[in-house]
Amino acid sequence: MKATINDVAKLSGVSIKTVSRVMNKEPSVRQLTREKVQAAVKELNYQPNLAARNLAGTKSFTIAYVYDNPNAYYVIDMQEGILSACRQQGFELLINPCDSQKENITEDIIDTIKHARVAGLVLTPPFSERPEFVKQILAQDIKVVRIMSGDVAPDELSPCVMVNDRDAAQTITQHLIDLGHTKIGFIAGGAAHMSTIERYKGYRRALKANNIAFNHNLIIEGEYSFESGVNGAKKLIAEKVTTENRPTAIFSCNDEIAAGALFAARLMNINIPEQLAIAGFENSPFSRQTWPKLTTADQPNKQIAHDAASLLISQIRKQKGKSETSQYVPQLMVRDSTGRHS
Amino acid sequence: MKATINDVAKLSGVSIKTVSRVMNKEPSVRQLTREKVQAAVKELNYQPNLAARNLAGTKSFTIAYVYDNPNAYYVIDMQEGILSACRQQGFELLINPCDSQKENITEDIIDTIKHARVAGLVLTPPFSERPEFVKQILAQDIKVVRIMSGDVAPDELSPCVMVNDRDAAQTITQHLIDLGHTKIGFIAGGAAHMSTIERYKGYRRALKANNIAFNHNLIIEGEYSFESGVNGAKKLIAEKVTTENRPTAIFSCNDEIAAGALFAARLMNINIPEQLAIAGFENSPFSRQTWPKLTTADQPNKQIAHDAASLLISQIRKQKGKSETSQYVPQLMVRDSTGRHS
DNA sequence: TTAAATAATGACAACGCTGTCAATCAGGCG
DNA sequence: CGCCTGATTGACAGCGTTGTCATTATTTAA
Repeated sequence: MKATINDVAKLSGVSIKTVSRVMNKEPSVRQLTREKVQAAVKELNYQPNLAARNLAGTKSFTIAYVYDNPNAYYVIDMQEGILSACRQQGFELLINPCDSQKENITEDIIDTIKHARVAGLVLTPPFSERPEFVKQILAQDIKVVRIMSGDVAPDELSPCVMVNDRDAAQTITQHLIDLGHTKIGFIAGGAAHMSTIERYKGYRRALKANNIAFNHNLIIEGEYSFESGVNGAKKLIAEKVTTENRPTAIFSCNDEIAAGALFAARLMNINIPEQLAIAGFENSPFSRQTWPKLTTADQPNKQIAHDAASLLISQIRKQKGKSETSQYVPQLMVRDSTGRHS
Repeated sequence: MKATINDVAKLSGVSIKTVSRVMNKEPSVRQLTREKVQAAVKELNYQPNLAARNLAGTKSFTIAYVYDNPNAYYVIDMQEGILSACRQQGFELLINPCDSQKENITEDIIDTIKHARVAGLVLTPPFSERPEFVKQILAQDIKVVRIMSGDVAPDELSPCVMVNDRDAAQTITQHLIDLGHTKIGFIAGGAAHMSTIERYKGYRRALKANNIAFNHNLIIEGEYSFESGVNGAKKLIAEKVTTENRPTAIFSCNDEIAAGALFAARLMNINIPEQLAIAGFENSPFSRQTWPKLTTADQPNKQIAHDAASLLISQIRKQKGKSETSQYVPQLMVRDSTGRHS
């Protein structure tokens, strides 16, 4: 029924050890032998038994995805991207949702991954943005790949997959400027998030590139939530700024905030996009489910995750061939929530 | 460092086989012995090696979650619920996202779970609603637990965790009736989904219970999408019905449809809830991120999933003690999108 | 051409657990 | 008190791989 390494060995006329060598892409196997074995593997549709591998070997074929993120669409995409890389490479995936705020969370995680003999971790924010955490993981001789916001890796701790929020934010802001807006509000996400900082930098850059004076009254500190968008937009429109300085556009740090801003505008009888343009960030499903639909920036999370996991696995396999860091720039998606400023 | 069964055996002064018996809750171990072993297990913080278990034993300690669902929040909740049950019981979880429409999907899935030596499957719609599929899985001697819509299991194939959408839909409709509405539109989800059928039944029941005549012009066939909600609401308001018969309330089969209906109402300058009450179903996060926020029905997906997985595991362990089927009724959550009909 | 060096291969013992079956123990009965 | 019965327990052989190290080809250098 299910072929074992023994069957392959017999069929190809070599020892099981040699088959093992071929399966693990070890050197020191003659090309001819390798081909014979591969043919047998194919014929028998042989796949190594993971349990046996884990038991016998010192190597591990498991990686983990440790996350704490309220955005289910993000998590699912990440997970599926990682999963596809794992399947491709014959790895197993351990899913580890957890509470990043919990006391001793680092120890808990180390416990879990030690017990499951995990060889590496894919980390997304907030974990990827905690150098101390990463160091502690690395100290356990566990490989790490981080997905984070920025253009270049902030340090040499691990390979990174960078998401260039700054450039994307600059592009969005430029889009608003191109539409004629000059008074552009900015509602930030949590200040602790790199993504917020990067998006803010992109916003500032776009202003500068267009010689638009920066006005700190147009900046609202917030967090990544609908509620925060509601409050931020209210402040921006009603409180903080005089009527003549009132923004004609708002760049929200993500779609959820933008949806909140939309909500607030509705409450105040402000028409979108005629009286106020609103842009989000993330291209989450509900950016298409607001009225009007949100202009936003799209990032290919599944592919990012697939990349990160592949990178991690090649680290584990010590195939240093692959380039160590890649970068993605989210793409502007123009929809109905932004419009020309009259 | 990591304790093995041998360490436990030595410490408690019994053979490793006896330790194994205790770990597997087998009978034929004297109470005193059992306690000695358990003490040693605790002291050494011993956890059996899963790889070795899988290799040596005929039993499997892996279950799988096979899904195809565009609703990430649903999937994440399910997954986390299943995961928590697995951790509790020392099981591993294999995540298997897939395309339920693909040709030969059943064979693909069987391949996957055979190779991973999966002992059981947690199934959600659409898979849980395909008796033929379930039969083919069961024919492989793989246990199944289904999560599905309804009040009682539709057959004896497997234990089920039922979600009583009918009663919940009746409650929502009753809520609308209590607010004074009598012309209540219904926008269906995909007709192939049990949940749609059940929610429709609940709607009809509520009408009947209140002696409100059923008007088929108020029923729109649709699917579970924002787009469908937009179109459905448009039809309901503008096309299908004369002005005097125009609905004053709409029950949408889920929140996404309701959000679409909200959107359409905006387009047509209809005020919510003054001129039109709209209710959704699911309590998805964006039901709190529309304007106004949606009245909906909430179901504890994480707990449902935890239950289902526990049930599955006890099936696998042949602990027939547990009750075979449980039922959950989603709870009405009143928010701003429904209001009194003047 | 031959010895030495190197590459390729194989034999065999783990890995940590469970299944089988034999051995031991406790208690009941004649 | 000895024997029988069933409940407990243990010895031992795998499970399907990989690591180690010995063995056998093959190549290189002299």
